[in-house]
Amino acid sequence: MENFFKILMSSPLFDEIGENELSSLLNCLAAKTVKYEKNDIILSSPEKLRSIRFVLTGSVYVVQDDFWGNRTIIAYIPAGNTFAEAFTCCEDEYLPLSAVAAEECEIMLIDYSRIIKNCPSSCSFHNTLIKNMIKIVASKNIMLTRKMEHLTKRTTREKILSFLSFRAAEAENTKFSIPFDRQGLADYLAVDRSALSRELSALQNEGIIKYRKNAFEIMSLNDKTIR
Amino acid sequence: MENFFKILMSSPLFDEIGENELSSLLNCLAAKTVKYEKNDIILSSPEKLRSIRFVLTGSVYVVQDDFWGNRTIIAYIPAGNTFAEAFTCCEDEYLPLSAVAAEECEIMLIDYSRIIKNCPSSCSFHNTLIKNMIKIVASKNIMLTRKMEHLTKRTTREKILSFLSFRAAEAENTKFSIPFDRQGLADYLAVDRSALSRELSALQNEGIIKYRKNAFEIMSLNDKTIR
DNA sequence: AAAAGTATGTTGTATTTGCAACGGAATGGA
DNA sequence: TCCATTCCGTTGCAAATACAACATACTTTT
Repeated sequence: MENFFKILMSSPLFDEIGENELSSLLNCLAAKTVKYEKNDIILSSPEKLRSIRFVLTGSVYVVQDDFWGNRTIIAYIPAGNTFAEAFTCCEDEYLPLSAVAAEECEIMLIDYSRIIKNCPSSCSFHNTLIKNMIKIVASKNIMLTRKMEHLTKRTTREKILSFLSFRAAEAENTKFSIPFDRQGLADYLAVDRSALSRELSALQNEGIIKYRKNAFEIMSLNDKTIR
Repeated sequence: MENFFKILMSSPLFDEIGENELSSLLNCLAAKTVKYEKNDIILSSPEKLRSIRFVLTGSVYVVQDDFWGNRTIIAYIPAGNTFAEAFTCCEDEYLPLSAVAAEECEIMLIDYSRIIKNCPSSCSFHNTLIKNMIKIVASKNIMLTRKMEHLTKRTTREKILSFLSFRAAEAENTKFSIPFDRQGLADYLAVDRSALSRELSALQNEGIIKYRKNAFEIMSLNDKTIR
């Protein structure tokens, strides 16, 4: 476990928790780790959850497959972050999502009841941990809201520009990369892949954006581009 | 404040908190109430928040207006529920949303720092309150995920059926009502109002649904209707 | 009860989308 | 290096959508 200290310490879940304390805390939480290969299914719906998942190495997609086989990527979870907390916190809810390994990865499971119960040995970090949990769930909430901002745009073009300009703002640079391949981006924006490609080409022809693989650049920001 | 005890007691925020304790707790939280008329703007983006909002009477829409004036309804908040918690929990985030009164309503403001700080007079309910906060934020998270399930459908018809069948499942009845007028539903599903009307008519003509105003009934559930 | 205002339904049309199919480029083994 | 896969861009076309404009129904006010 010690080799993961760095990633654990930098994570929002263990914010304001010292390195010395982390070891005993992890012990108290009875955390386990599991390894997955690329495209392995980590969670599949419907499933009832008792543990939150922490990505130690690699990365994970949270996806939603519907009745007709359309896949939507709900979120991309890089190392150092948690996923499936919301469904763990609301014990009675069933998971309507799946999680798949975006690449080879190691996932740590932390029993939720151990987080929220002030443990008998009264290690004082539970309070901090709980506050961190709130922050994490709240920011995930905000992330979902942001994604909705893209999804509610009426045309593919608007969705693309909404997404790209958000990424640019996040990167504080007109040049940036995205964590999706074309199919992934199409899934994320809930549009057809070929329609996405068509629109990306059009945008490039019109000189609004440039791209090569996953590297993008926004050339001009006019009325239609500003969020 | 006493006249609101019933609605407060039934709310998830004060779950597992007794009526006797509620009074002193509210005192400790320094809650204030504000009144609004229908269509009044309760919160407008961008704004930085320090208090969570609790709907005592009436109801509220959380909406998102974009650059081009398209409005999307993110959520409908009936009395007894809170809103804008996520943006309050993540202090550093600016609110990219607005809230408007769906009808005449009274809103209680609760300072977030008073919720999470164990108060000097050490009233023992903060822990319960904090756990309730997590649950609330987590379930809002799930609600957003559900909404996304509707939004990611490719056609208006699929969006409508996804939404209606979810409502039916929730009501445990093929007959149910919805908390939106037509424009509201269109905003919620991020489609054009006339396209929505057209598709609703078509669905009714095909005998798949029946509706009159906000009262709906799902007649037949075939492949295309099951979620 | 009339008038004004709002909500809902209807329809025509230009645009956009989803879908299917294909070819070429890039990638990853063997 | 060759082969097999996967990824990406392109295009034609049928279908769905947004938009605008108008008609009708329903509410509210006076």
